[in-house]
Amino acid sequence: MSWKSGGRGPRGYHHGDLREDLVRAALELIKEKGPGGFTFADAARWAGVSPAAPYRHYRDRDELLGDVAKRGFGLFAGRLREAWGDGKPNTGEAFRRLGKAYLDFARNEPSYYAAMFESGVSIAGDPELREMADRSFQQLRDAAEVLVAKMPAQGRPPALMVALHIWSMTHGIASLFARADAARRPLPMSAEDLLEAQMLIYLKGLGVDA
Amino acid sequence: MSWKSGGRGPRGYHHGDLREDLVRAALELIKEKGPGGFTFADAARWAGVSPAAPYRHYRDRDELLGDVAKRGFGLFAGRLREAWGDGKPNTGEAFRRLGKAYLDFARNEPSYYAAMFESGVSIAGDPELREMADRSFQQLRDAAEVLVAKMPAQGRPPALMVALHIWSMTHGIASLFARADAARRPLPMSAEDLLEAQMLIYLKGLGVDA
DNA sequence: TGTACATCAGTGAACGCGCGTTCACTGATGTAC
DNA sequence: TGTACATCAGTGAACGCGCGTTCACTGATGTAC
Repeated sequence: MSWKSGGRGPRGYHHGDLREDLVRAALELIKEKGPGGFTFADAARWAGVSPAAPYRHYRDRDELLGDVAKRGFGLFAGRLREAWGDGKPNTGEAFRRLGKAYLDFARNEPSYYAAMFESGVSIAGDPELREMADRSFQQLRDAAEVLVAKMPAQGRPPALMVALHIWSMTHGIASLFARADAARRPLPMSAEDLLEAQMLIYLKGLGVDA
Repeated sequence: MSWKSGGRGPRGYHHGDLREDLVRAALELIKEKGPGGFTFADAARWAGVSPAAPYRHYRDRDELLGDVAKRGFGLFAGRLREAWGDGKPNTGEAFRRLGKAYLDFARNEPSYYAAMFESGVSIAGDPELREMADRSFQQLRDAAEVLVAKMPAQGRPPALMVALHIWSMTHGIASLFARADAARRPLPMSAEDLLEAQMLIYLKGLGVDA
């Protein structure tokens, strides 16, 4: 119930920052009813604007959703980079932070997460979106590179594969157990503990001790 | 474009098996436009029946979707059980089949998969649905139990945790790389190979050789 | 075997509603001179 | 500093459409006797 986020007083004919507010509206509405659970008109209403206004900024609902996903990937990449912290003070610790950041993102930014991974937006269809998504993955890839470099030279696994493994185990736990909506499965431990144990076993299997 | 699946000739006043046909309709429509991408009326139209007819079988669209998810979990549990094959001829081989069955299901039954994991149906809300979902997981749990029993008695990990690890890594790969729709991420190898490598590393980390 | 009746599973017409989208418009803002 | 004009970002009314849902109905099937 906000047609002026923050209540900056009655607005005039122009909204000022409708594009941003439509994104906020989408995030709020996704949180309430899932991606796909709101309409273009809903977003306009949420922003306190006529149903024709959003057309000045987005071609249609999908474009709005795509923008949300794009921003989500940007935010996500930043969070991962920050968590990785250049691999300091040691690789194991940095990996723990990286995993935690992934789970935190799924939990605390469910709307972005849904737009990014569960809204049906086609990453392949939008080059800009794809680039933002790749940037997130690049963060995992960098971490894997550092990890692999620490291993004895003989029998090093490809860093790309390791990155994909880390991604999929983290994504699996996030999607099943760290989501914020009704589809979350019950779990007899914290998602963080489950992930950390899995990561340790995996790293042990690789032959590195974290 | 089928109002009589299989073309069994013109039907009379009664449809015969509308409930089944509505499920078929839902599967078809989910495949085309995603869960959430079709309406109750669409399903009726697909089944060649008046828009009021579905109400004889389902309270609303959500109940139909829930039924699809329920059937999906039943089918899924069967596929996993079959793949596991009582752990024969050896645990490693059976695990490989189990993983492959999971990925195959995601790929070949995208509609069921979407209804089960990405439609927003609340498993907690429907006891029957929950029981079917639990049955699928039980299959993974049984497999983990066998695996753990093969390990030396000292320092055995909890079978439940191992089952959850297997589930999340498989689910992560399935959701990211083995899906059949536009949200699939590109992968420079087969999802099966990626999973098998990960499984081997994980098992090595546990201290069992498959 | 026939008949009466109950039940089931459909029909089709109707309704109110909200959505997506277009349109000519208009108020506010920026810019040239 | 003032004025004329172009551009931008909104309005609000309108439209056709399809959805969800209800309703009295009716054809088909099953069952009691």
